[in-house]
Amino acid sequence: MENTEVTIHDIAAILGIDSSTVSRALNNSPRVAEKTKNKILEKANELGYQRNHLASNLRKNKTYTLGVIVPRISRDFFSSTISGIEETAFKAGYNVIICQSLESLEREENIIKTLLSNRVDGVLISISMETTNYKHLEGLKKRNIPYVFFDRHCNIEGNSNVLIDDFDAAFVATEHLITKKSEVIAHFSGPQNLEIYKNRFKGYKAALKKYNIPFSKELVISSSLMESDGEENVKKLLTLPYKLDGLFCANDVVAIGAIKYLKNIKVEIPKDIAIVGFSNESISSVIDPSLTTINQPGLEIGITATNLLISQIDDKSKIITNETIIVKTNLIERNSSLRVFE
Amino acid sequence: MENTEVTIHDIAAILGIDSSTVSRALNNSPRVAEKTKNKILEKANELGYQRNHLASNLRKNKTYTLGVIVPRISRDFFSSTISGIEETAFKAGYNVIICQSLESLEREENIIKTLLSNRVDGVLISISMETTNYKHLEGLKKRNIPYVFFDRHCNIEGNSNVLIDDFDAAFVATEHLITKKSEVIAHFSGPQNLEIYKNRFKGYKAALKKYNIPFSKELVISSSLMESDGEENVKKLLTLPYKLDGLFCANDVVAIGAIKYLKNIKVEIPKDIAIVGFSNESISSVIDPSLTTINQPGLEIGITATNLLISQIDDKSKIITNETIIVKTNLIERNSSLRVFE
DNA sequence: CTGTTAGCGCCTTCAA
DNA sequence: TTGAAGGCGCTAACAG
Repeated sequence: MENTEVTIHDIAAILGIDSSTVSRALNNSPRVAEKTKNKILEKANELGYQRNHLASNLRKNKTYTLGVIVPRISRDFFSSTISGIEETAFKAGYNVIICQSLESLEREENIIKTLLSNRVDGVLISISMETTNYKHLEGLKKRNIPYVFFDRHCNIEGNSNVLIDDFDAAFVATEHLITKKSEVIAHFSGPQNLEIYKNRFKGYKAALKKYNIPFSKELVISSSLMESDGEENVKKLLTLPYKLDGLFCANDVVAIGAIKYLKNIKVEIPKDIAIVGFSNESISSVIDPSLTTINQPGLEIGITATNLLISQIDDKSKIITNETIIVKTNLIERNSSLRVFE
Repeated sequence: MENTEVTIHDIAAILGIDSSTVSRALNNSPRVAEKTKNKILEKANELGYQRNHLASNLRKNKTYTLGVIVPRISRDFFSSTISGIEETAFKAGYNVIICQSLESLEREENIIKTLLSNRVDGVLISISMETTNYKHLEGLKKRNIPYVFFDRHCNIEGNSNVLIDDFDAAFVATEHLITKKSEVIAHFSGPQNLEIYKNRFKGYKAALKKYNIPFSKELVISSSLMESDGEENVKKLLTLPYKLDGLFCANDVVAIGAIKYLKNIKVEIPKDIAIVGFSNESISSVIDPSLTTINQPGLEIGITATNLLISQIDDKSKIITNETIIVKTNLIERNSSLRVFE
């Protein structure tokens, strides 16, 4: 009762032919007579045969499995991305092992080892907050296993990336505030070892510069992307001797924390708040109708990254082509009737 | 350069011993001399050996892989659950193959086949909206592969489930509205072939009954859980000759759609809206401060379900024990200052 | 078109 | 304590 799995040998024995013929038939090889093929498929179906991928993959030295590493699955952006990854991979006949680094470099290193042991054919990765060295990725490179960064990437040569244009998105967001007659605009930033937050910061500064608005270091508050940071950041902000009229928040979770706290203490939302980081338009729009957001298309990023990775797996010569695909974002403006900080 | 993976044979050859000894050492068998074991481990480390799980699993007829089937990964509740599943599985040395049925029975059937081919050791499943027969699960049963339902289960004997108490949650939510002096309470329901929505509906009716409030069929509107349904439902509701003063919505996505639309047409939110289905407290609270929600602890459900499944894998005799674990929910009441429908 | 043979890398008896 | 041998289920030469 335990090990009653049907094998090609069972089918072969019943039909009085060789297992290799059965194998060929099941792989739809042209080198089998149509008649025997039908006979085999029929019998396989009858017996409920299911190919043992373990064995097949071992033999072919390919697993049809992709590794995916994200900081945290339950983050809205990443869950959208994973959704796209899973769907695209599934269609192409790949499975996906999803792992969360939980923002820990150590975990990220262990995950890479696990993925290596599982002989994944490729890896999609969005690095953790702690990741500043990339030694653990060398194992992949050495083994010629392609990997593609999405969103949180490393700014080093020879990698493939699927990103949004963080600089531009931040620039547009900040400019939007400025054209709404905001002059004192705070920026809730993210960890500066992550390129995306560096670039969002740069975009913010560039927009200020364009409109000759002085940049104040104190108005930039970094954090570790927790919701509680939103509250903390607002508290800090309120102690400063500025008359704020705008806020550009580079991360959705922090933004949620901030808005929640603002509502709580009955300080109304600024003239306008621009936020980069909301991937799920449907939720962000409902959170506050006065919110202007940058829509980060998680699904599309997932799909694009997966297709790129699979193309590299299929044709390893593409790995060396260090390619960066930029997925479009768009700024979604909403009615901004609410006032703030004044 | 291609296939440079280090194998136990490589290690054995270098050390002039047999591969079986190496295997034993790497599996920390007591049947190897401490001295040789150290020598082997050292060399393995030096060469960057990574066990080939494919081969190992093929031999052991175990994959250390769990299959997970959810309707849609990007749904907040499911992404939280997956987060818990992944974490628990990872700790126990299991990988997870995550698949989305996208609410399609046909896809669900195909997924089961894929999981069988991948020889998963167990399956966690939350069924699709279309799933009314369970033939496809018989493949698992026949093969003695344990499976655990979470949230969306089947009301049939001999299964293991990890659920919330939907009846009770709905009862409490409706009662909450009633004690807030609501009498005409609408109910946005879900597909009635899913037990959870049946039970939420029952809970709603039971609460009305307890307080001698007449039940009106027209006030119950079912849907297919899309955000657009929220809008549609509200439209339908507004054509009815009732003076509504409460709404119990059994699904978060529908609720979001409803609230969005209400805000849009400037019809204010009811005295209070109770929603069952928000797993992510942090988002739901920020969506509208007047919202009362039932917190569905996705993370905990994921952890609990995974632990249960693994215990069944480790001890197959537990499979027959048809066990249902109820994870606690809690009603989160918020300041309900807003008015509505009046 | 089909069968024979030989592994993929690992683990597990069985002997020594 | 170690080695030898065989096989998990499948596939890919190579013959025939």
